[in-house]
Formats: sequence, C-alpha cells, structure tokens
Amino acid sequence: MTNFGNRIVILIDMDCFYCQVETRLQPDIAGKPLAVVQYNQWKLGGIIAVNYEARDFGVTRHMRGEEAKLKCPELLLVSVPCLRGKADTSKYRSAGREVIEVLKKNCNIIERASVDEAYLDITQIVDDKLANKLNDYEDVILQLKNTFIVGHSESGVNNEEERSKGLETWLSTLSIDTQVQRLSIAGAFVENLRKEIYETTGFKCSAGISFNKILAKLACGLHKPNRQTILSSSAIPHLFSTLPIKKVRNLGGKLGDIVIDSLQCNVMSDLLHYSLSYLQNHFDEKTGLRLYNIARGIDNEPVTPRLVSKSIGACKNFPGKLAIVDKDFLKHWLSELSAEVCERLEQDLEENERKASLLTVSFHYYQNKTSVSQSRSCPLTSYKPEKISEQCFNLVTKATHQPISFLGISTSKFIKAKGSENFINFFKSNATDNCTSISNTDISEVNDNLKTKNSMNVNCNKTERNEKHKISNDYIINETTKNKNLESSSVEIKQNKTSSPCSIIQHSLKSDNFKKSFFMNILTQEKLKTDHLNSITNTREHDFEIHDCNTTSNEDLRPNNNDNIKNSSENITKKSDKKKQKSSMYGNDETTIGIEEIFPDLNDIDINIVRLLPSHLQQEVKKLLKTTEVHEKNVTLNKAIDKKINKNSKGKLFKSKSQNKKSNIETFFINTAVNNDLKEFKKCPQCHQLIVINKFDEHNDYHIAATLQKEINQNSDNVETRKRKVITNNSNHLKKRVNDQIVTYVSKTKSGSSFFQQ
DNA sequence: CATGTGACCCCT
DNA sequence: AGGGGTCAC
Ligand SMILES: Nc1ncnc2c1ncn2[C@@H]1O[C@H](COP(=O)(O)OP(=O)(O)OP(=O)(O)O)[C@@H](O)[C@H]1O
Repeated sequence: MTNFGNRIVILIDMDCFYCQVETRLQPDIAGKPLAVVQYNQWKLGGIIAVNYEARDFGVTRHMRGEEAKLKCPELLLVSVPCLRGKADTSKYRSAGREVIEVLKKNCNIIERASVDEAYLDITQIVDDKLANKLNDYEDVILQLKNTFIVGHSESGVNNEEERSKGLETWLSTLSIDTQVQRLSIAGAFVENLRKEIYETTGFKCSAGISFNKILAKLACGLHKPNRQTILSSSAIPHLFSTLPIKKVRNLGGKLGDIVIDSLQCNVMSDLLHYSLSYLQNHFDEKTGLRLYNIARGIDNEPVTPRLVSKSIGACKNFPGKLAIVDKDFLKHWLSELSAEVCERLEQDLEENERKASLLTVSFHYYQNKTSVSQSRSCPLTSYKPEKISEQCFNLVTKATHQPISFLGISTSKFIKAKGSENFINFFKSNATDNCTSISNTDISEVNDNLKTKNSMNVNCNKTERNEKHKISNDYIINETTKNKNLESSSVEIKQNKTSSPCSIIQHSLKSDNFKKSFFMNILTQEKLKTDHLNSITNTREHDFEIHDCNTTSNEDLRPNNNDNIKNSSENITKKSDKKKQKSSMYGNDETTIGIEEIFPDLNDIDINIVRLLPSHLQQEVKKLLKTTEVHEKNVTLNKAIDKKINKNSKGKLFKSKSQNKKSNIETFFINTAVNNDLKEFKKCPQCHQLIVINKFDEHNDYHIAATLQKEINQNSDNVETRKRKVITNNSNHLKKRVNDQIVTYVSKTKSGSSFFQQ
C-alpha cells in the first residue's frame, strides 16, 4: 500500500475573494455577476477577480472590463479604490486578516500563502482526534455535508446527489481503513473551520484536504466554490492520468513548458515513465527528484508557519508612452509609493511590533527596445516618506537615466521594535526553548517571525533557514527545500531502505569507492542490466507502488523514531561525500560510465588505472587533462534547459555532469557491445527500430531533438520557436551523425537556455 | 503600451 | 548580502 507519510495538510482558499469583500460591503449586489477591476478609465479597467455568477458568462481575470461586458452585459464592475494614483488593495488585505484570525484560533501551523489562502498542517489535530474518537464516527460522518471525495464524483461539478453517494461509497471502508478515518476526521474539522470562517467573517471558502501542499491545492480547486474536497492516495493514479502537468503548483510556468516539451508528455502520469536518475540527468538533482516525487503524489515541502508577510511594498507600471523620463516625475512617483509603503509600515509596526530594516527599490527601463529590470537596496533607517523617497531617487538615478516603465519600493528584513513586549518576551522565552542559539546577525530575521512564535507556541522560527530546519524536526530532513545536499542524500537513504532494483544498485555502489565501483560495474554489467530492466518494468506496471521507496522515509523520519534520527545524522555526515554519491547516482542505473565516476578528482588520476581502461576512455582522460574548462558545446540538457533549473550545476558538479554526458557518448559503443550480449531490446514506437533497452532514453532524446527540429522548421511565427531556429542554425549537427543524438540535442537546447535566461 | 504584491531560488 | 529571475495569487 502506498504510504504518503503521515501528514494531513489542508488548503483554505477564499472563493473569488475580492468579489466577496465587495459584496459584503454592498449586500444588495449579492447574486449578480460581478467583477473587480483596477483602473476603470481605460477600457473599463483590468479585471482581477470574477465571481461565479460572472464566470458562467465566460468572464475571466485579465480581461478588460469592456471585453467582459460584451460577454455579460449585466456584469457589475466594482473598482478597487484609487489612492495616490494607485490601486489601493488594503481593504482586501485587512479582510484576509480577519480570516487568518479565525484560523489562528483553530490551528497552530498556518502558512499564509497569499491574501486569500492559507495552508494548515493539521496532522496533530487529526491524530489526537483519531486517538480519542474511535467510536464517534457517526458524528464525523454527519459533519461531512459539503465534502467531495476525489474519484467518487466528477471533478468540476458540484452535484449534491453525486457528492453524497460518492462520500457514502468512500466511507464504506471507514472501519478498516485508517486513511479514510484520518481524512474523514480532517474533513469534519475543515467543515467546522469553514463554518466558523463564514459565521465570523461572512466569507465563503473552499478547501482541499490531503497529505501535502500540492495535493491539497489540487483538491481544493476541484469543487469550488464553497465546498471542500478530500484527495486520498487511491484517487491519485486516476486523477493524474488526465491532469495536465501545468495544473500542478510550481509547474504552471516555464518549468512546466520545458518538462512538457523535452519529455514530450502532457499529463502527470506521463512522468511515471521516467526513472529518478533519468529525470535528474535531464534536469538537475533537485528538479528531477521533485518531478519524480510529485508524479507519485509526493511533496515533502513543509507547511511553514507564517502569519505575517516578510515584506511590504508598493509598485506601479508605466507602460509604453507613460514611461518616466523626467526627474520630477520620477520624484513624484517615488514619493507616492513611499507614502503608501510608509502608511502600511506604520500600521504594521502597531500590529506586529516590528520594523523593516531594508529598503529595496526596483525599476524596469528600456534599453535598445528590451526591458531591463534592476533593483537596488539600502538600509531603511526611517519611516519618513520623504526620506525613503529621496533614498530611492538616489539609487535609481545612480543606476539609470533611461525611460522607466516600472517602479517598486519594497521594505523587508523586519526586526522587532525595541521596547515592544515581544522584543522582551522573545529573549525571555528563548532561554527556555531548545532552539539553537542565534547570533546577532540572525536577530533581525528571527524577529520577523516572532509573533508567530509567541502566539503559536511552536518551535522557534528564527531565520527562515532555521525555520525550515526547525520545522524539519517534525519531518526530519525530508525534502528540505533549502539544502540541496541534504536532499540528495535523503534520496539515497530512501532508496537504501527499499528492495527496489535501483536501491540495490545504489547500495552496492555506495558501499564502495568509485574506482572499484567502476570495475564492479563492468563485471556485473549483466546483473545491472537485468535490474535496470526490472526497474523499468516495475515503473510501468506498478506505477504507484514503486514510490514506496521514497515515502518510506516520510514515516521513518518522524521525530520520535530513533532510527530516523540516526539516518538524518548520517545524512549530514555524508555531505562531505556528496560528490562521490552523485557520481554513483549517475553511474548506476544508467550503466554508462563517465570519467568523472572513475576519477572524481581530475587532479588525482591514477595512471595505472587509466591503463586498464578501454582505449576510448583513455582518450577521454587525455582530452580532459588537456582541457580544464568545460566545453560550452557539450553542456548537457541539464544546463541547456534553463539556468534556473540548473541551480546546482556549478563548479565541480557542473563540470562533472557535462563530462559525464560526454563520457556517455564516448562510451556508447562500449556499452552497446556489452548490451548486445544481452539481447534485450525494446521497439521504439516512433521509428520502430529495436533499441537496446537501457539506451532507450537516449534514443528517445534523439526523437525529441528531431521533433523539435521539425517543429522549428514548420512554425516560424512563434517567438520561442524563432529563437530556437536561430539556435539550430548555429548548430545543425542533427543530420550529421546519427549516434551523436545527445550531443546534438544538448547543444541545441543549451543555446535555448539563453533564451530562458533573459 | 497598460496590474499589483509577495515568496522563494539561484548566482555571485 | 545584493541582485536577477520565476512563480503564484
Ligand atoms: N494576477 C493577479 N493580479 C492581481 N490580483 C490577483 C491576481 N491573481 C489573483 N489576484 C487576487 O488574489 C485573490 C485570490 O485569487 P485566486 O486565484 O484565489 O482567485 P479568486 O478570485 O479568489 O477565485 P477562486 O479562488 O474562487 O477561484 C483574487 O481575488 C484576486 O483579486
């Protein structure tokens, strides 16, 4: 059975929030189609919120009021008030705070994700109830009046009959299924929470109830508005089989496009066909792991307690002709923005007893028709708007005199206001809790979260970094978002804990040094190949079971599990061996050997070992010794895709990766020769050739490259494609050498990265 | 021509 | 720590 860890995470998302706020102010407009716009002068303004009545007419966000009126003539447009020439959204912020107040009364772990949504980790609450309410499920069931169960009623449809039927079916296993028990308890809790929000604020909301943030977010959207949805693990395979990749949180942007393009997949379940190492090779360790996990419904990102924002800012666009060229205009707008920020800072000082210490001014300007964005920071020493305005003016004019199309002032790095109760309390309470001590430099960031800490009695929040680590004590070192080393280590541990083929390989490699593992690789080729084949088969046939090897850690890494603590400390100590681990990870189930795997340190190459290598690899070593720099043209897809994706790929690691890839190419024939003995082929659905099974991914790369090429040639209107075309013209190796598939694709997409890097 | 706000990540 | 960029609401 799939193990999704033990968390229960929910998302509360207010329905068409700004519209509800406006409707509460003018109850007589309730029930009528409504949209909230800002700046109604030009084309009746830009729509930023649409109520459900208006959505039925096809009105959407980003439309102009004018356009929306065409779709829905009786549409009511309410404008965001204007203050100092800007849209003033303060009333929505304060309405959002009302909601948070209700949440605070009911849960200690709340992450305010935006003005209208918050994630709550209710694991403890649910498990306490589970322990206490074993015989009280009748009550629980009776409370699930607005709850949908994914897989038991059609998504996107709020039909009551279907809902209650589906719920009933799902509840039929209540007595034997702990997951159903926990989720139904969570469902009842959320029903009450939503009821309390409504009774207190008058606002309706939807909720998603599942095991992590991504699933909760997904679930929440399935039965909006004013309903809640439970997403259990058994519903995931079916849900993901039609779920477009871009619908998943964090895959909605460029990364999502790249995943779709480069892997030629559309829905989440398509990602199941790729092994962890393949994904990590294609992207980078972190992204690969994320994708691998999320395809299986796994997301270890913790709910990070935070109730107040970390920055307060105001910005404004000056598009086209409105761009600021005149110094006085610049001064004017900077003082308007400063005034707004100061007003909100003063309010924040009262409410949260803290002061911002950093001032950042951002600006976009035009240079050679392209827009350049920059920002400059300085210490924030005064809440006087004139002072702030002046500081910003100096920073901007020092940086550019070009026409400015965007201006923003933001303040951050909050520190506790001196003399505030919390300031004193913090040091008092800090003495009694067992947080790691904080240095002076940490204090400013510590204070940022002080209120949270004091009011919630959770672990000290410290700096953001510490905060995450602290939280991680609850789920020790799962996918700690901030520390890539830990993360990649944790994979290894996860995998060691399983009996999956990949873990066997991993284990065998880990236990030895690399020189040895290389020879082991050669000697045990056949076994590895069989294992790899099994691994592929497993992935395909038991898509949702194989990931047990990952989720095990969720359970195992819980705080009171001693083994876990041991594991996590092992993780940390292994950081120093990270590089080796990486090499081993690349080396194993790809079964191709890179020089880097044999000689992790190129400065320490043993000539005796070189002599033992096949001639290709010997040449490779020679080449590498000649060239210390990475050849740009050999950069892998990892780098190619996007700088952002390739966060980790720098210095040695990056070098290692590209060299790995190169080695893969050069050792292609060696490995193929070995493979031929195995006679394990798979027919390529695209070209119908028989491909050695463990070269299948690489072969697929070739098709991807070819497809892109085709697409480029066909479609020259698309901006992105046009850029790619330029790129391709520069490196048109594709037709030259069939066996250079990866090199070719890679060199092409590498240049593609410069596009995304803009 | 045309939104505004905030969090987080990576690189340097 | 500063600065550029992505993602999302
Ligand atoms: N691109 C945007 N620009 C400005 N404000 C936005 C933008 N996206 C969302 N918002 C504001 O944040 C609020 C919450 O957005 P969200 O995406 O949750 O949709 P919603 O309007 O609340 O509708 P629902 O959640 O019911 O689909 C909105 O009411 C909206 O005004």
